Amino acid sequence: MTTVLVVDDQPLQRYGFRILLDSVPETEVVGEAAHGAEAVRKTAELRPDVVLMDVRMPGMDGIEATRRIVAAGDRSRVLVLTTFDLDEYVHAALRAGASGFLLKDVRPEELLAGIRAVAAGDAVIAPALTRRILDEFTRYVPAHPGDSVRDPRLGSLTEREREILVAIGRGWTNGEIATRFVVSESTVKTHVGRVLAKIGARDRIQAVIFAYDHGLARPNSD
Amino acid sequence: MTTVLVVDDQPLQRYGFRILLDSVPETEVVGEAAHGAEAVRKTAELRPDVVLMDVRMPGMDGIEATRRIVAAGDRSRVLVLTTFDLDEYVHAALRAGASGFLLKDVRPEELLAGIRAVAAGDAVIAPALTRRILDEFTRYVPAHPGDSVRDPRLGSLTEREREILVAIGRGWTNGEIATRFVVSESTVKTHVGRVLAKIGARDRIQAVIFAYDHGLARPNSD
DNA sequence: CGGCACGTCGTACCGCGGTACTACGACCGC
DNA sequence: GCGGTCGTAGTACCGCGGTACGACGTGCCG
Repeated sequence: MTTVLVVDDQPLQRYGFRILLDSVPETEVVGEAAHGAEAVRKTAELRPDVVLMDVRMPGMDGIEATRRIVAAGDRSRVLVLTTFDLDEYVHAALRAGASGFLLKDVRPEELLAGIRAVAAGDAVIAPALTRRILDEFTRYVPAHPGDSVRDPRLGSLTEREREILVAIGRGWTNGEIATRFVVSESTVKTHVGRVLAKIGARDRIQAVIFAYDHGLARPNSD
Repeated sequence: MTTVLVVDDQPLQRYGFRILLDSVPETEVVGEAAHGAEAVRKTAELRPDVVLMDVRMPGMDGIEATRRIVAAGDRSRVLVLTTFDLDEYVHAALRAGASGFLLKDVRPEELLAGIRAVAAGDAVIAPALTRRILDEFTRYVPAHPGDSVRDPRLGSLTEREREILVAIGRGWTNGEIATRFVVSESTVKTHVGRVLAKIGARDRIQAVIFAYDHGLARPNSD
């Protein structure tokens, strides 16, 4: 049994969701909220498995409410629903920590499937929006180290040299690398020199950039 | 009517898909392929709306085949299917240009819904995988101007210093920065020193990493 | 066996990078 | 006007990083 909190400023809309969700045995609407502030409060109070969140609401909107609910650290997952598929909403909602984003024209069974998935800790995005998410994904997310599209220069590196390159990418000095790898600094220098030559970098800074460009290092935005 | 090319090295698996897809009026299997090379050839020949692509196959795998099909520029969309949800597969498939990624334990109606969505130009990802995609999405995709959660250290930088930091992130030497900014190298050194102090970096390498971590520099994976 | 790739280590040299300190003009706000 | 910030610039110093050598042991392959 999945408990659901329905958040929407329109009573009729809430009624529709309640009828639908209570008509199947697996879900139960345990509460309703008409705006963001109420959603945050009732989520803390009722601890529903899933919060069905509308975006456009008077006062605190669904995005901000989502942010606060997620920040609160409760186990409630937020599934955002909207009538429009505006980019800003999708982005903002996902960055706010929503577990899903669906359009209100979703078919009932898909909504139920979505709620089920979100309650299970998975995530759902309306197919019409997934397209755009994917486009950005492939644009921005760095190549996985295991990807088959690799720079031939990477293949020319020996195992040890690749380790060295990763270490360089972490910003370690030759001395630090020597300590952690338990070898002499001369050895590290030799390796570094070979790495630079192979990847065509003039100094370790270029090597750091190379490492980021090729997925050997990844940004930590924390 | 959506035309589908089924690609899988196991005849029985292909048979199952054919039975399912031909049992509903909206889809029709127009061909089968047992490996990547055949998939590429038949896609060009049959021009199906959707290519149902298995990942693990002898010879050319589904990822490489996807890459070639997408590169060919035909209107065929590729929906990748796999038994395992290994990270590398998902990443590689999406980067290769796949329009979707589903697990083989998908329920028939979900597969049909997925094919429908992909044929319509949308995209689908199995909920169990969407979670991880989203996590990376929020990690890597830059925030829209407005909802950025930025490091306070960034705000402490002056405009000029931020420019300097970007230049450092590109791997430029002090001399190069001086030339491009048309100032003396001493000036650049002064700026660099201040930047390092403000962001808490011990050398320009740490600054490069900082730049990547905070979106002032971005990986170029080509 | 002989070669080769690889990883290890050393010495010597030089230049860029980073630090410390000082300094000056432009601009802004009190 | 006076203090603060900012961008500019210089000098002096030192150390890390990178290069150019040479060298040795191990393991693998033809």
